[in-house]
Amino acid sequence: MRVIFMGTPDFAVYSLKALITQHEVIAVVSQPDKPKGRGKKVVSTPVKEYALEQGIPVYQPEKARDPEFVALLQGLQPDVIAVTAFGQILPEDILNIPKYGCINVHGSLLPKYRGAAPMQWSIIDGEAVTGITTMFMAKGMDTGDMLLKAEVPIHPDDNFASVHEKMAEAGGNLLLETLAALQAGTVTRVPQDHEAATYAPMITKETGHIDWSKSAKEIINLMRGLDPTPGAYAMYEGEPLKLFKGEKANEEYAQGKMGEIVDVIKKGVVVKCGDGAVTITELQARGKKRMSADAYLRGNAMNKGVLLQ
RNA sequence: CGCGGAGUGGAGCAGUCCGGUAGCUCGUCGGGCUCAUAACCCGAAGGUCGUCAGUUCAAAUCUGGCCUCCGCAA
Repeated sequence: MRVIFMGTPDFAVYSLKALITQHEVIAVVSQPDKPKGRGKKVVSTPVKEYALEQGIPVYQPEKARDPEFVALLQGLQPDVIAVTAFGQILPEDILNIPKYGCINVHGSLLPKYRGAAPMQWSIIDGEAVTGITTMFMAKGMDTGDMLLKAEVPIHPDDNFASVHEKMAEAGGNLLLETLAALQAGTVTRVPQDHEAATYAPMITKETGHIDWSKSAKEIINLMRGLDPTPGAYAMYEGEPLKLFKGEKANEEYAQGKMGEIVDVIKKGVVVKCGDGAVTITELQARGKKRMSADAYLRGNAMNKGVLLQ
């Protein structure tokens, strides 16, 4: 099929890679280049990079609803527009262009976790299974009729990075299946149960701020869901300290305030929380590299009684 | 020119301001003690101090350039 692909981050590259194996990708649309990182260098989006490598024309409209851009897409006469993590709301004008419609690859089993950060929140909530849903795009946020789903398990030792990778790949595969089924006319559109919808809002810095009154499990899940970016953190002596991995402490540590370092052992730093304590085993201090707590403690002292906030 | 931190034996750090042949905690290897051990004791190996150039009798330490890594902010 003649496909226009819209996507921006790494996650979307997998979809594009899959597409070009079986379809004619006539254009790629990605977010505009923006100054990023240290030194404010202007960086292309991963999708743009890859598309250019493949010799596919790339468009980067500031606003997708710009009439000129809409007209441009119309002129390309796509059979379908595939959208994976594009980052902009598409106007109805665009949704109506392709013969087969606009297909979105979403990182959750809809109607759960609609929104910007479904994978992170699935992990943070301690879900054992997540998945990809393909759907026809509709006006609302992730509210369109569903086509296919693929489940992806979340293992206890998964973090955002590992889930992200599994999901990105699953997303590419499911997109291909969806397009094939669409072309063959073998799919039925399934409306979402809007009553059952839940939302996965954008992750902010504050999302990662650990609330030590929560249970060890909840705190560990937060660390997993935000590993490696942006990372869960707590303030330690006025400085942010990112915490990436931990495990529930064996002992109860009945005494101590929430967030207090109740013990420093070889394995890591034991912090009192809502139900016992969490042993932090991997962390990163400001300006330092990420490392095991064991290594960090070798050259940096952390004392009992200090409060993490 | 966005702000800032850092590159020192395998790991994490000190030493740099006040130049003078490298130290701590741990790991590794060998030996000892022990019922045993991630514990303890004794010993050993292992470093062009990111890189290039400069100043100097002498540079990890001072000066300049370059490379790499990281935090913040976007």
